[in-house]
Amino acid sequence: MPCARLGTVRIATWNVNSVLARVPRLVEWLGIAEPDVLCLQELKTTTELFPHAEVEALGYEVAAYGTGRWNGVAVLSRVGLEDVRRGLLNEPGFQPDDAMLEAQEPRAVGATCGGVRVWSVYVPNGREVGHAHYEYKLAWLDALRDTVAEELRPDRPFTVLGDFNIAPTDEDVWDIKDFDGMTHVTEPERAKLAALRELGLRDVPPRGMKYPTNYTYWDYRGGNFHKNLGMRIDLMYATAELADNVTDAYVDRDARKGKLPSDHAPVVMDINR
DNA sequence: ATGCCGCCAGTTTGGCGA
Repeated sequence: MPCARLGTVRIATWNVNSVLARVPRLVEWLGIAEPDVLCLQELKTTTELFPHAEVEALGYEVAAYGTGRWNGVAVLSRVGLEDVRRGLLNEPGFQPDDAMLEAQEPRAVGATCGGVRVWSVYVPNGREVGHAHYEYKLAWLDALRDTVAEELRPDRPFTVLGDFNIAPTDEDVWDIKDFDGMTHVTEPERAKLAALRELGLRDVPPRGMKYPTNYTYWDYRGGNFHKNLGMRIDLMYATAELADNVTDAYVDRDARKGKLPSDHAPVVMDINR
């Protein structure tokens, strides 16, 4: 299908920190922002228990992929949803200390929406530098790179959005001195983002709304949101054709306010097509 | 006031998030 309609397409990403806990806010936000495509992360529920009815009532088709707990991703689209692909090429799993077998986790789902190939990704956290989860994070990002390389076609706009759990630069955290020896800011993690750019993707940086910063995540603890102690870790990577036609990109920090928010804000880009 | 952690599975407390 070519583009479903001419004009602007709005594509967004949001780590909702439990889609079931966030149903009222998700429905509210879809009505306010009216994205054509929304990538979700951290569903914390299963594919079957995703709130399909509530979202479909607003005109969205859903490709959900989750097994519960600390994973789960989805693509919502009101401009068509085709060729759904769950998981990455040669995707590694994670082996907890108390488990015998490594288990693959639902952290990536792709679909074609109105002629744009869209992936929603939830990159592993990493926990601590040197931890097995950190090595898993780096290996998972290699699989993401390989999947992107396989999927890129000259004639197809492509974008991957989600919670990358990496701050691209020192400016993307409130104070780099507080991150000495921590995950999310290390050179090996940032090199994996560079590998995506080397494939031809570009970071589409959003504008902030209240402050010069464009953070997308603020820890629930310590009043971090109110002090603007945040991080930009939810990223939008797009092919040059798309990135060149972005008319606006922003962090909807209003969605981080109020009762029972996610700890992440939605990130939005408008693309002229 | 945006207003000081929340979610899930289940040892209804503890692990995880980042």
